[in-house]
Parts: sequence; C-alpha cells; structure tokens
Amino acid sequence: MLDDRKLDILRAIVTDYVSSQEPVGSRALVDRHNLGVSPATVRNDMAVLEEEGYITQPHTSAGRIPTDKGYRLFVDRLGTVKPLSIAERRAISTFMAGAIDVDDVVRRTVRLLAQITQQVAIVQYPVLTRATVRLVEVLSLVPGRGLVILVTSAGRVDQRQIDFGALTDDQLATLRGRLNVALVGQPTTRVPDLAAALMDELAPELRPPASVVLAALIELVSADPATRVVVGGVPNLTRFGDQFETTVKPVLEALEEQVVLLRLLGEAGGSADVTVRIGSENPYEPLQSTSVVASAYSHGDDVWASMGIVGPTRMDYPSTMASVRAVARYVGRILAEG
Amino acid sequence: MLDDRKLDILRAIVTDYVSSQEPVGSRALVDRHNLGVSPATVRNDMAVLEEEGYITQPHTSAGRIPTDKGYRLFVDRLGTVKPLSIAERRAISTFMAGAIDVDDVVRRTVRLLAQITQQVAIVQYPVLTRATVRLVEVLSLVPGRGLVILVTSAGRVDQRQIDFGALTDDQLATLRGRLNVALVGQPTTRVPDLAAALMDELAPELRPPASVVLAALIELVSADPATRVVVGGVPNLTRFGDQFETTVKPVLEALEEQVVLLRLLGEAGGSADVTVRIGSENPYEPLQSTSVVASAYSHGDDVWASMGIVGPTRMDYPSTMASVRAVARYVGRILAEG
DNA sequence: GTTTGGCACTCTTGTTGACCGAGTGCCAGT
DNA sequence: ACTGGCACTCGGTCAACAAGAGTGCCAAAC
Repeated sequence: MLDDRKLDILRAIVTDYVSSQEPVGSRALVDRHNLGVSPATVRNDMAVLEEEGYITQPHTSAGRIPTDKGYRLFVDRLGTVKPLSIAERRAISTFMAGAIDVDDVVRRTVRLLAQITQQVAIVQYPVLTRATVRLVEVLSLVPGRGLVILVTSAGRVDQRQIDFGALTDDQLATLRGRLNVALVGQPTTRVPDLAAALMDELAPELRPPASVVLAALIELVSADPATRVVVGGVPNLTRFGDQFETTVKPVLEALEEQVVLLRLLGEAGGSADVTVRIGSENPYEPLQSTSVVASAYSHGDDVWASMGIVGPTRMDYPSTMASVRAVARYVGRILAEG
Repeated sequence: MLDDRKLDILRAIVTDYVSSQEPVGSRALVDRHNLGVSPATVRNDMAVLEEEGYITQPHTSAGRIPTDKGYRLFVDRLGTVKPLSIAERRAISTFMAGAIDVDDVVRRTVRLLAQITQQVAIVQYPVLTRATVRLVEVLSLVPGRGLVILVTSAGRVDQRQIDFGALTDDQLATLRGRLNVALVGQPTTRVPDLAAALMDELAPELRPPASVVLAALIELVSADPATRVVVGGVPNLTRFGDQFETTVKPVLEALEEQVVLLRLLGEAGGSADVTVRIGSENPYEPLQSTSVVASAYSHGDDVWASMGIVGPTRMDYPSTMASVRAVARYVGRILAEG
C-alpha cells in the first residue's frame, strides 16, 4: 500500500511542515529533498497519502499538512532518533548540578525541560508507591496539638498538623516507638494495612490519638505526593500566539487543573520509554490540537513518576522525544544518588 | 482646572471604556449618562482633559480612552467603593471553609481571588518576619545524616536535610535541647544573631555539627518562605486574547519569575490597605499595559505577606479593589485562628 | 461667558472586484 | 510507471470606494 517512496514523502512533509509552519506543496518538496522524481509523481503519491488519511489540505489548492494519523506513523516508523548535542548534554548536567533536595530537583527539572524543548513542561513529584518508610516522627507542639512527619527512602519529607486529644509525653513516646517498629522499612503502599493491624494491638487509651496520627500518615502516603505537579515554561506558549484558540487557551486551562495534568502524564506512567500522544489521541478532550510527550523517570523500584511536555501537534518529535528521554534518565540517576 | 463636570466626564469615560472595551465618544457619553449637557460641551471638556493628559485618542476621529494618569485620578478620587454582594461574601467563606493547613489556605486563596476578580491571582506565602519560633527539631535519619525541622507561630513547618558528621544520640539530644532553649519564643528575625551567640557557648566537639544545623535553620527562616509565591487563574488571561503582545505575553513571562512577582507584590507590603499600580507606575518594565492590585494580609504582628492580582490597565478597579481587600482580610482572620 | 447646533474634515472599517501566485488533478505522451 | 503540460480553484493582497463614527471649530443662542 505505502511503498518506500510514499513514506519518504510523508517524512519530508512532516519535517518541512514542522520547520516552516506552512502547508507544503509538491514543488517545494522536490526542491528541498532530492527525491529523484518530478512534482507530478509526488502529487500522485500525495493523493494516495491523503486518501489513506495521513495528510490533508487546509483548502483546495493549498499544500498538504500531516494529520494526527500522519504524525503517528512518522513517530512510530519514520522518525530517526536525534541524539542530543554535546552542548545539550552539558547543559543538562550543569543545570541539575547542585540541587539540594527533592523540591529543588523538581524545580530545576521543570525549568530545564522547558528550556531545551521550548515547550511547556510538566513534572510530577516522585511518587512514593515503591518507596519505603524511613522514619515516622510525632511531635507535640502545644498540649493536644502536634505534628506528624514522614520521611521516605525517596528522600521526600512530608508533614501534617494534627489534633490528638489529651496525651502524656510518655504515651507519645510509646506511640512513636510502636509506629516506627511497625512501619520503618515497609513499602509506603502497605502503610494503610499495617496501620489497621497496629490499631488492634494498642492499649485502648492510646487508640483515639493513634487513629488521628495514622489517618494523617495514610493521607501523606496516598493523597498528597501523587497529586503534586509542577509546571514551567508557560511563556513558551507565546510562540504559538497565532493558534490562540486551539493551543494557548486550552493548554492554559489544562495547566490549571492538576487532575488533568496527572491524567496526561499518568498514561505514560506504565511504559518505561517515552510516550507520545498526538492530538485526538489525547485523553483530555480540549487538547485536540496539541501533543504530549512524556516519560516515566525512575531508578530501580525506588522512585516512580512522570514528566513531559505539551505543545502543538506540529512539533519536532525526534528532538523533543530525545530531550524528554535524556532529562528523565538524568533525573532518575540524580534521585538515585541523593 | 478640573471642575465637577469634567470629573464626571472622566469617570464616565473610565467606566464606559472598562465595560465596553472600546474608545468612547461624546455622543455615547451623553446617551448613557444623564450629564445634562450636549455632546458639543462634552467635546470641549474632553479636549481639556486630553490636554491635561487624563485621556487620549488612539487615532484622530476615534473616541477617547483613559491614560494611566486618568485611571490614577479615577482610583484616587472618583472610584466609589463598591461593597461586595452577599453572594460574594458567602462565596468567600464557603470557599475558605475547611482549609486544613497553611498550604491549603494559600491554595484556596489563590483560586478564590482568581475566581472573583476574573484575573490572574498571586499569593505570597505567609512570611515569618514577625513570627516566633515555636519548635526546633533535629532528627537523625541514618548515621551522619539528618533533618532539621522548624515550626513557627504562623503555623508554617519547614524542613531541610543536612549532613552532620559523627554524632552520638546523646550529643544530638543536647544540641536539640540547647537550640530550643535558645530559640523558642524568639522572633524568627533574631535567629541569625542568637545562632551566633549560641555557637560560642557550646562545647567544642558540638560546634561542627551545630554550625551545620544552624546554617540550615538560618536558611529556613530567611530564604525559603519569603520566596514562595503561588499563582492561579492564568486562564483568565485568555479573555484578553486581543491584547496578546501587550498583556498575555508579558504577564506569562512575569509569572515565570518569582523574583518579579515578589517585586510586584512587595511594594504593597508596606501599606495596610489595597495598593494599585497602574501601567507605567509598575516597577517591572514589560508590564506597561497592565495594573497590579495588591494588599498585605496580616493579623496583628504574627503574619505578614501580600496577595494581589494582575490584569490589563483597563479593569474594573472599584470591584477588584473591593475583592482583593475582602479576601486579604478574610485570610488574615483565618490564619489568626489556625 | 457658557452652551449649543451645525458643518466640514479626518480617519477607521468593511466591501467589492481584480489580479497574482501557489498548488492541484488529470491526461496524453514518453 | 513516470513526466510535462494545462486548465482550474482557491487564498492573499491591493486599490478604490462608501459608510460611519467622532472630532474641532465657529457662529449663534441663552
């Protein structure tokens, strides 16, 4: 159906359109790529490609532009992986060097990603799913009111304020001890089960405060970290001012809703490599004319989360994919060390 | 120079222009407001107002639009404070009800402010300047590596990981005790001085680890909280798609830079009431055609920070100012209770 | 002296029509 | 199977034109 030459032509259309932002015609195609055939031949092939749904014309007598299906084929079979330049690699390491904690790593990552892809970057906080509990601390601030702190093997530290009714210092120390014995070294995913088991073993007078503490802990391991997403490079959207309604506006709206962002990234979480969602493949309806390039980042089983970028479907997929992959790997390595 | 009628006319021009988004001419003016004079008279007065720099015409034979100076006069002398509707007041309290901690208060505040003003909202985290130290905690995670936690009277909890060389549990407990005796109840601003004094009193073997801990503490009280700013309502910018270059683009760029945001809000920090910076009055050059409406929020001396909104100079100042003021007061009250 | 109606003038906006160029689809010829 | 040629179709641009909005100014009226 699609012989090699037609694929070459599709590839040429995609690359030309991405760089020029304008529909590309048969003449321009033979001029810029040495296809060894005449414009007329290219036209015939283009007619076939259009029939198959890989390209389309905005209007009669205009050049062709790729459809979502065309981009998909390009990404799957035609895109040559473009390795990062030495300058880019160096930029990554200098940019990330000297990060002091997880917050800082995430902040730097989002900036870096936005800068080298020139798109809007989204980075999810390292999720605790496969992390283990390193320390649980319970402090009393004023009588009856205190703080629960959770430190995990991923280097995250979370805290929450709680109210536990009357409680002596001794009882508090007991509770702290029991908690640590029961939880330290365990995967954070098991905290809810273990918490339930622990409750049954406690002396009755400890149960009310313990339930408050455990509830807070469960919130910390489950709800919070998974919902934290950081965004950067929003001004890059201004490059697409001509597509205000189709790109700028929907992206700004999507960025406001963490739930949407997580959904966009979430789909990438399963795969180990870079995932691309093109236009209508997108799970979030308003982002019809944008693509998401995302990747999980991880080291072994310790950390697992996603990062990615959002941009118009008309983007340079090979470079973008290479950049996202490189940054994801680098960050995974940094988190493994820290 | 400017009699009452001219001021009335200026006020009418501002309100009409804000609501219609179009230059307003003499006829429309007499039609919509019962000024009791003819268009010709209005034209004469407008000529004077233009000469004085309060209004201008985009081109000959167009209506007039207010200049920055015109808006300034309007805000200072002509704007009638528009009290919030009952629905708006109710919206504020339901929106903020059930906030669980400072993070949550800030998150909700920024959403609320964006929603009721329909602009981009900026909220600075409560600054510790006038807060006092409530608790200092030093934990050991693994040998040689630990965590410093600072809790303040403003309800903020910050932590940082540190490396303190070899240190026994006893030494750690001593250090913790000394720190709390020296610092608890003191204003966070005094932490740097007190830290220096404390160093001199410590046993020599405690000094190296102590210096690491104190350095972290000083960072926590000074650098971090002051630089934290949360932004929301960015999609509201899409309402100004027609002013892409002058409003959307510069605002997006400003939002990316925390330093800029702090500068915008910072100027408002001194005053107790709502501050308005109109167009060129703005300290940040690219925001020439936008205004910032900001207010400090506080309760007594405990918490002190700013919040505000950014939007086109052509905004409804009375409502916006009323909204910002109301939210700032409400949040101050909530923080005082929490 | 202030206000007003009238009028000429200016400038933007929208419309129309012509024209140009880019690009296509098709067909006959190689 | 490829190619050159040709008629056809649109979008974009430009000029000319009309309509409309608004002003500035002046002489007359209050």
